Amino acid sequence: MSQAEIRKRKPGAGRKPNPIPTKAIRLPLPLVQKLQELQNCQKLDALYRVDIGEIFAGKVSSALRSPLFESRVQAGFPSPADEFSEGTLDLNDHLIRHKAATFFVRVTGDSMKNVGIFPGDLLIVDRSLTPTNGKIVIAVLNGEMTVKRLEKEKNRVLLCAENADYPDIIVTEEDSFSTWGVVTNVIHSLI
Amino acid sequence: MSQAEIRKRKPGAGRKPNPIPTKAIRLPLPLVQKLQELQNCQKLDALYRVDIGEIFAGKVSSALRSPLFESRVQAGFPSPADEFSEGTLDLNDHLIRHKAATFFVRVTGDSMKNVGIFPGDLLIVDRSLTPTNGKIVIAVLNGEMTVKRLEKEKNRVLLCAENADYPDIIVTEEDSFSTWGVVTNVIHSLI
DNA sequence: TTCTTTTATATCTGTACAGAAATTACATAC
DNA sequence: GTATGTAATTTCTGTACAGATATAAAAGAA
Repeated sequence: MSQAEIRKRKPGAGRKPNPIPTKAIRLPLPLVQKLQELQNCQKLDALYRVDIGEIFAGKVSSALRSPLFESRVQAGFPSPADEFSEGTLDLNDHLIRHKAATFFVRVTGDSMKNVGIFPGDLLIVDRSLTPTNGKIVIAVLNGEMTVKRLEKEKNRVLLCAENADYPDIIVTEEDSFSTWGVVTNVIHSLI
Repeated sequence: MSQAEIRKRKPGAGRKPNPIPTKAIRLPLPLVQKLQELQNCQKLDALYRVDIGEIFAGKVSSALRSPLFESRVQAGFPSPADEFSEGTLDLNDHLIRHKAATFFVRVTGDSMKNVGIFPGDLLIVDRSLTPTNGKIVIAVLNGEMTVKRLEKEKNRVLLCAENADYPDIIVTEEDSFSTWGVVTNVIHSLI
């Protein structure tokens, strides 16, 4: 065998570069452990690719109750507002069923405007609910976090937008896909 | 100098161990950059003290407001990381500015669906805000309570629906008319 | 004395590097 | 032909380690 043959016999061989490069850094041990747990769940990449906005944790406390008018306000033609039974309502109690499993996400994009989810809205997400067919879920598809309606067909899974301008997404075997929780409420600011 | 003296002349000297040990790990570069930004803001430790991992995993930490980092949240540049570092969100605090002046009402009818107000939604209404032009208000017209957009023209007042199927209402001199407050938020349930 | 500088430790920390993993080409068997 | 195994090649990745940093004792200065 000639020198040249020995030197370059398999051009193009070799491990392919990672799509996302990595870097070794030193971090506090507790944080390292948490990050590694997320890595095990394949949820780490969603951390830095959030197209959805910031994530909050919910603190449930301060029994601040405001009056609730149980009678309904007509958004249609006005009708006699007869019975108003006054009560009080704590928003935390009312909106958060599973305190330990609930988190908040802020929305960007208008792909769900038909169900009343607009950019800037705050979503209340319950992780303890099972993402059944038709539910609005927080999904992580190939590292991208989005809010979509989950459609489970017999052979495939769809992530459907609620806006004609956006196509439905078909989840294939090759995709990395998981759900983070079911959206229970949308808080939309009008100010 | 004797061997023993050379070997141990300053017992107790040496750098003290870190209160929180660290570990070198390899992470995706974009995440590394995000973490380093937080580190520059001295907000990194808040990440794991607040159980941020659980937040990402979808759980809510129960109000871990340590006075330590509340003092650190001093006047800096406002950034999403601020909300991060607290890691908690109280819906009452977040949604109710004037506690004594706020009440809730529930919606029927879909005349306001274009602004994301659907039947069954819960409205948060602040009575202390002045119902200026263009605001969504709770209005009482001839004893009937409705939610509409307020349009003040020079000679007349309109109550406008946000749905093409509904006509605008012109408030005349003969009508008994008052507003009860300005709608600040809509809470829309998806379950 | 008291303060400052030097020296000896002890631990921390960024990163270079050895070995692991991934990928292609080639050889061999059937 | 094609399936399987082996070698070559390239990049990735955990971690060991050299140098940086922090600390306390000892020495020196005032």
